[in-house]
Amino acid sequence: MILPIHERVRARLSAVLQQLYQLPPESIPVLAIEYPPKRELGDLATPVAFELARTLRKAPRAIAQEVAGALGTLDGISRVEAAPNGYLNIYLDRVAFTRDQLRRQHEPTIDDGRSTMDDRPGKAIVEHTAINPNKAAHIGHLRNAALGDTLVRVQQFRGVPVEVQNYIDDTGVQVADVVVGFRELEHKSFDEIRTIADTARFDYYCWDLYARVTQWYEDDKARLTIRAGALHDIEHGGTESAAIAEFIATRIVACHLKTMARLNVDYDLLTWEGHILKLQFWARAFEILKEKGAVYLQSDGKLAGCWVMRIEEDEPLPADDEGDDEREKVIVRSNGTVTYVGKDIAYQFWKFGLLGRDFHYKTFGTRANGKVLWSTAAVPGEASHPAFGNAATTYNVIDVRQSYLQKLLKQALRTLGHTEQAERATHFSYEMVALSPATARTLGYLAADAADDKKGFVEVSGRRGQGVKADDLLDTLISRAEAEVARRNPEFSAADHRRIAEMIAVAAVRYFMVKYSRTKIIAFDIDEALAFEGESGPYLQYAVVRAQNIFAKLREREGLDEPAVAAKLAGVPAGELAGNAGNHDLWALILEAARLDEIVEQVVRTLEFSVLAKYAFGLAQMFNGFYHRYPILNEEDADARLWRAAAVGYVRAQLTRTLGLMGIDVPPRM
RNA sequence: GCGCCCGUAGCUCAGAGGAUAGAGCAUCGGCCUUCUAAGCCGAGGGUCGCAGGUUCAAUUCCUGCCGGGCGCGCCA
Repeated sequence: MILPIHERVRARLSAVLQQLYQLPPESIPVLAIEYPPKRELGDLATPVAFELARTLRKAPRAIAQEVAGALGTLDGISRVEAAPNGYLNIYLDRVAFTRDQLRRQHEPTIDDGRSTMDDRPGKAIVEHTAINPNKAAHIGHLRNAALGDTLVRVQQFRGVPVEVQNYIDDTGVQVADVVVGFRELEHKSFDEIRTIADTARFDYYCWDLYARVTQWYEDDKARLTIRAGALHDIEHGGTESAAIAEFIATRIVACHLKTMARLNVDYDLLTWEGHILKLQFWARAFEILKEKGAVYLQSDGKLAGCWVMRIEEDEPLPADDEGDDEREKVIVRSNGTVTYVGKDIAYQFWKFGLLGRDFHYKTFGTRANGKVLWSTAAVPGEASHPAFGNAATTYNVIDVRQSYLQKLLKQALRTLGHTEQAERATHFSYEMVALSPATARTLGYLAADAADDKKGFVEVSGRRGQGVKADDLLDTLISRAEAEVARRNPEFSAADHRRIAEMIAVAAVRYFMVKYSRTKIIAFDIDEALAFEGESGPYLQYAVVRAQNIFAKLREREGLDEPAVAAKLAGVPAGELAGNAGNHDLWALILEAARLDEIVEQVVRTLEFSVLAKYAFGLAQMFNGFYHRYPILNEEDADARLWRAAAVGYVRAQLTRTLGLMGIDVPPRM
């Protein structure tokens, strides 16, 4: 934890600046706290003297010197120096800081694990995954789930109560298409479909069938009327098509949940679109929208007969513009059916508790942590269930192509006067996952002799069945890792090889999905994903495993565990930590490991998880470098040995925690 | 046409006002009788797309341009 020190430094600096230069509090600039490039220069630094140079009409260096002189003593700070260039460099009390961190390490923390079903005020609802329940999950879905689940964990780390929802579009065209496939292409009865679901990989089966249906429509566009019929049946219920659709969606969702569970991703609640319709959520939302005039019936033009919402432009065009191109979004079609946006508006209102209605709830299954996975229901289910909805903030994790619609969602909230909620409704957007040309070629989606175009990637298409299935990717990664684990640890059982390989595979996938900025298109390359070297999840795990090994040996040889090492430090001279050995490597490692809380704040502020990934990688790199340069178990100087061991224990704990935020577990050995 | 995003080393990407622009991969060269070599050390490799502007300070902010992507449906 480094943030408390940042705050202490800021508070004192602010007070000193006000007093020294007679500055009113509001004219104190934002006090940026940075880290000098080398520890010799200090541990924290602030460029505040540069900012004040102009207003005070003084050289930065002179200001820095005056401030340094006036700062006085501050708990945890050993000294403050004005650098020749004007920086104010701050040196921490290394021994006190390290002792403090080690002590906290063995205290219970706020919430490192996952505590869901949390009714404290300020609840955040995170909606993620939301895969159409008509085919297997693919790598694009993995990015969504990895980001969404990381958001959940990071918020929980900060003590924010979180409710995780997975939205199931069970009444959309995609499910309808698979129903059409079973009926029209395969002429299967409901019983035969059940048999397939029980005996085959149902999500894989539907993956192929869905692609075939797409082709079948393309061969004869007239067949689209069959789709329309199926969709109508599904929306209204009561027909066999509707029953089949429900069956398909339910079984495919079960497949998705199983896939996600492999990746340490789970949910509190499944929200079904069908229930939003059946429970008249949309009807209620529609009433509200009409009352406030947010939607209106278009009487002429090409949208005649539709209920539409006016689309706000960011900057209204000048009035002299040819005004008739004002843009409208259809919410209710002229045939009376509601569009996706309409249903989403109703759902969003419910999330904030603005609808005045609630779902019924039933249990869907049991989660990996033993807790209940809840599902919405159209008819009364379990009498007692947790309180869902009523969020203070919402995060909708959906790729950037949905930005336009997510904007409309916020606009609807604003139009109805819920400006606060509009403000707290976040579209967590990210770019898509595509395939690298090489991988697309390997999979046969790109002709072998086709030139890579300028794009540098090939879009995946569930519709055409082109993509890498999540379970296939995991299976490949696991077998690759399994062979490596077995080679290195022949004395382990096959079951252990397997279990460790699974952890490594998850680390590889999840790290890969968060290490890029969310605004970057990922061109997924199978060879790159299979590499366990360099900036990868397994590299991070390996660093922690090394640290674990040191403690395993320490326990074995001397009966010392981490708390015991920390306890033994009392009164032991900290010469190496102080830099007496001519370097600051030990201290640099501890300081870096302490920054997790600061990084998490930055991550939440920017919703940029690549920062968390880079932090973890940088810390692991620093640890590996230290590990190579300095013996720990074999160090002859007893004092240095103890301090190094304590540092290793601290880094191990912090890195484990950091990986946990990304849903990555660390194997005991690898 | 309008809106959003991207352009930094051969490739993939960090850096988002501050100290000498970094990492992984690839290439080349070292390091396993001492805590696991999924590792470490070193070398080469950069007009930060281009042009202006703001600033004590710009790869970072603003404007324009060039190149690429995505979105703008009575699909979801």
